[in-house]
Amino acid sequence: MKIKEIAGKLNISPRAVRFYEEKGLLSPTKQENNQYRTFTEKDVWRLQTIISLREAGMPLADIKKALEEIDATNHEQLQYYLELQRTVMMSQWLEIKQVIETTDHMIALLKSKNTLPLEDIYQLAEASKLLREQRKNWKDKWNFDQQASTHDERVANNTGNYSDYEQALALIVKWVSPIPGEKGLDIGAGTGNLAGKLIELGASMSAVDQSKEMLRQCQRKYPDLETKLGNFLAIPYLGGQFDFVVSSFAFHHLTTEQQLLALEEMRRVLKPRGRICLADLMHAAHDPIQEDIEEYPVLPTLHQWFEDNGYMIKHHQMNRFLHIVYAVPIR
DNA sequence: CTTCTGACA
DNA sequence: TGTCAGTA
Repeated sequence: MKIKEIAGKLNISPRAVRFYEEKGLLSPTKQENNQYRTFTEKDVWRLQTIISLREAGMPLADIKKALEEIDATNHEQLQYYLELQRTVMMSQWLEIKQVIETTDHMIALLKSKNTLPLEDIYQLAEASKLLREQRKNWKDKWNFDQQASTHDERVANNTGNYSDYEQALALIVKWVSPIPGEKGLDIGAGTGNLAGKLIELGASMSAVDQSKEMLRQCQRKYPDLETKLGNFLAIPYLGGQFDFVVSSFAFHHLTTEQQLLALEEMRRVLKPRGRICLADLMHAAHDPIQEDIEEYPVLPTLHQWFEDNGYMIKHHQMNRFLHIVYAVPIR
């Protein structure tokens, strides 16, 4: 078929089709005599996926890569691209949600006070701007992709930051004690050691990590584990799905503001009575000097958040920095 | 009338 | 990507 036909079929302009070809996403054959392009059924399918990915917001350059993976029947890579795209959309969704909430707040303010105090407007705008920037500034500072293959080895050494690692995981499992069939989420799952233990108890686990290499290891070790690319600030799930959220040795990578955002995110994906269990390096109390040396989360700050949001806390300190916090909704 | 390439918005 | 021009 010729360009007008295929363009009409897919509801795009012939110009767009030529443009995609120019960018190397498509390579229809041309007739010898007049240079007219000829499109096959495969080209239709290819164009369709280009359009779909594009509508999902993927840049043409990335679509090109994804298409190359498909050509090489490299499904694993393709899945990676799709999941990457998914996290992008999820972040966008969160931002939109944020704006909606801000607007709602303003509406509520307007209703109750009948005026919109200028300060409140400014404050709300600033807050939402801040949130947006924090999400945007997320990056993989720690090159976990490179570390993935050696991670377990390092953890097994049971020294430094990972001392008492196994004991900490065991305590999380004990406190969470999932009922078989319960849905759990492990954020910053790494190579899945914690999620794996919970699976063994019959929980249906999902693992989120920002490193696709880590997730690859997860999948290999625990085939039943569902893995998704994502991070604390943009958990790649719709809300209200999980009975519990756990995380070990990951939370301390966040700044204080991000930690509070992350807690909000956890609560978002939890069912109404969902519980949270964190094991991480923290400061037991506010201490400006210590906090300068080790930029770990500050326990009282987390406590405060949990209290403010109606959680009951169970807490255990394993060593100088390692703390386990278990939070259950009071009602 | 259709398509093509190239230029420009 | 849309649009316009000048062709084959």
